[in-house]
Amino acid sequence: MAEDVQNSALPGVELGPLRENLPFLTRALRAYIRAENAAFYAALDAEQGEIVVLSVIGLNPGMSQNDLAATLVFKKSAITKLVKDLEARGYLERAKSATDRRFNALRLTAAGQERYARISDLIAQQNAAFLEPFSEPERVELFDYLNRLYRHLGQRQLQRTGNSSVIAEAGDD
Amino acid sequence: MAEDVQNSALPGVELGPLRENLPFLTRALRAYIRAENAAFYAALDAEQGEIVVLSVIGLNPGMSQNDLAATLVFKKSAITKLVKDLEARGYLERAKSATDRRFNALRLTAAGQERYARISDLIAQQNAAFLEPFSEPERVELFDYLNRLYRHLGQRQLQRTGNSSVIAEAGDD
DNA sequence: GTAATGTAGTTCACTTTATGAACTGATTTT
DNA sequence: AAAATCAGTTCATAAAGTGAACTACATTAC
Repeated sequence: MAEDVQNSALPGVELGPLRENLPFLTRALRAYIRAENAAFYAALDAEQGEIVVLSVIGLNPGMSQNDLAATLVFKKSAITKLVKDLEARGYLERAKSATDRRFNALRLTAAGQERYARISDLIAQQNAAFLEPFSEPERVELFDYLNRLYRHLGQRQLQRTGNSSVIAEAGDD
Repeated sequence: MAEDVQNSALPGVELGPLRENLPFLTRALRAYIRAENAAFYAALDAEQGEIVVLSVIGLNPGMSQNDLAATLVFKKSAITKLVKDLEARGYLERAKSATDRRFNALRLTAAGQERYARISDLIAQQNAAFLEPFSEPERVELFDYLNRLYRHLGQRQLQRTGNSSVIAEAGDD
């Protein structure tokens, strides 16, 4: 065998301004994490995105697909696929709301809750491995920062995407 | 007009454990950033990844494509494309090293340096916009954390990917 | 010194991930 | 009741990246 991979974050290589470049860092982290997740997802027989959907719906029963899309930063067309698949596998239900029959109120089934419970232990382990070099207070701070970024970039998208004074509008798909 | 986008980081939605979930957060941030970059790249007539390549080569003249790939967390096959394109456009040169004619020593041309200089101002502006909610010491800390993650995940990849005691080996492509 | 093995880079078909645009059906507005 | 809006679906397509097989060169072992 023996293909080739070099060290990453290669010792001798100078990153310079990239050390403080968000597009670079998020991309690099994403690439690493995706690689780790591949095995993880395969072992669980989980679709990409499934875990996060189960998690958000579990916490926010009755929410719409559009809200789910906005929360996860997916387009609604991507959510359709994910949600349909999870419904087909019996992990969630889409009930047309009686009061507004346009939208699907999403809820986990019992099987969905079980699945999520089972999976979430594994996720916690994985996350712990990712965070190994960080002390507990550092983790808190790190996630505080990341969540602030998430909210800030969400705000920016809203503005870019055409937001008429209030919330929720224009230019999704 | 008027399609639909909901607020992201939707006020009423509970994220729960996802607040501390790295796969989720990196993906979400990445999605936002990609969306912002699309306009940015189009305006510059830049390929995805081009900026980061110019930057790393500028700082590390003479480096190999494989080292570049490892640094940027790309596969070498992806680097081939990027580098070829930049060469064709006159921004960098690939000189076969005289001592080891297998590898391409990468260097920016004068045009490449100019281009990078011009672009890097814009990048700085964009980055400043991303980081608006953070104070200077917070930014320092944020990037410290992200760089530690980058290095840690790089180490993990090395181990997963089969690293025989030293550095650089096995299973890239 | 030559066979075997390893390394750097290339090529290309393919997968994964995601998107835009046009559509259906339900609802609200006027 | 027509017009506009909203939730969700569909599908063709694009973007991004990968794996595997290949070429060329270099190193090691015999």
